[in-house]
Amino acid sequence: MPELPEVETVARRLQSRLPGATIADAHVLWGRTIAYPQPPERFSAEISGGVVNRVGRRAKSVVVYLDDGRVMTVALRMTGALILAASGAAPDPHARVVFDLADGRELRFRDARKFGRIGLYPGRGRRRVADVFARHGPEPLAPSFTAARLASRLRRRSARLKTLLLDQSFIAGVGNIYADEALWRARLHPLRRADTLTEAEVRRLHRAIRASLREGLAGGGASYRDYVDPDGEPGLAAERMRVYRRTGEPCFRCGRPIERIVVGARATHFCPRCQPAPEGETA
DNA sequence: ACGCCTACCTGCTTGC
DNA sequence: TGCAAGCAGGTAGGCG
Repeated sequence: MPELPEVETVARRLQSRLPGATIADAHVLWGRTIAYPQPPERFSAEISGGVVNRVGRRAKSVVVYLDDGRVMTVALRMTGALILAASGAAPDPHARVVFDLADGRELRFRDARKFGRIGLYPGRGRRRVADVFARHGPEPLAPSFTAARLASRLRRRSARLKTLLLDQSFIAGVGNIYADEALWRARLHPLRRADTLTEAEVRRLHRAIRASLREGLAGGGASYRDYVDPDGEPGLAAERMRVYRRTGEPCFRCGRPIERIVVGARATHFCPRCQPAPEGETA
């Protein structure tokens, strides 16, 4: 599932190939993909003629900055993918929005499960793009995301670590895969309460979050089923996971079988020896 | 603030 | 082999 490393990989690859391109037309094949503006025909009309200036990322969204200051956001959610296809490439049954570029290429938004959302916003004024991300927490790979900052945020919360790591208003970009990986690296149980962490544990968690995301990024993202980059290539990071989807397999640190529990309706993988259960928890 | 639920969706996997 | 149930999980919104 696309999380920060996957979305960042997509954004970087698009940044190397999209700036300067003119979006000649857009075909919306599944209307609900368009979050704003409505109706979708208006989106098509407004994006047409736009010229790509830069492609970046915020949280788990690909952000396309146009020359005129407007901004298109693409939230991939579960199965979304942005694919650059040559003109005349075979049609994709899961394409939800197709952007015709003036140079003949196509930028396709493919999304089997239709959870993905695309928006087109002014850079300033009403409905500006900043509002879209106003509720998101800090970017974990930004230099400003320090251990001290994480500590002060954790101190004020009593929720379980796993739940908090998935909360985009707490930290932006971490999803189920990297949450489990970060907690294993930090040797912290997913059910630990945030406000019970010692200073040393917070520092471990801070390093672990960043290391897990960086490793995912170095591998070009983790592909399990749907994730591919704009060239349709899968990433390599899934092969380096320490706990995610390794239920029953030996822990890389101590050899104990990895366990799977459900936290907040999400599959959660951890090592019962390296990540000791908090007081009062029998797991 | 927090946990828990439902809805949104489809396709792959599992079990009978 | 066929078919149905289970599962995957990011996010919004509602309730207590």
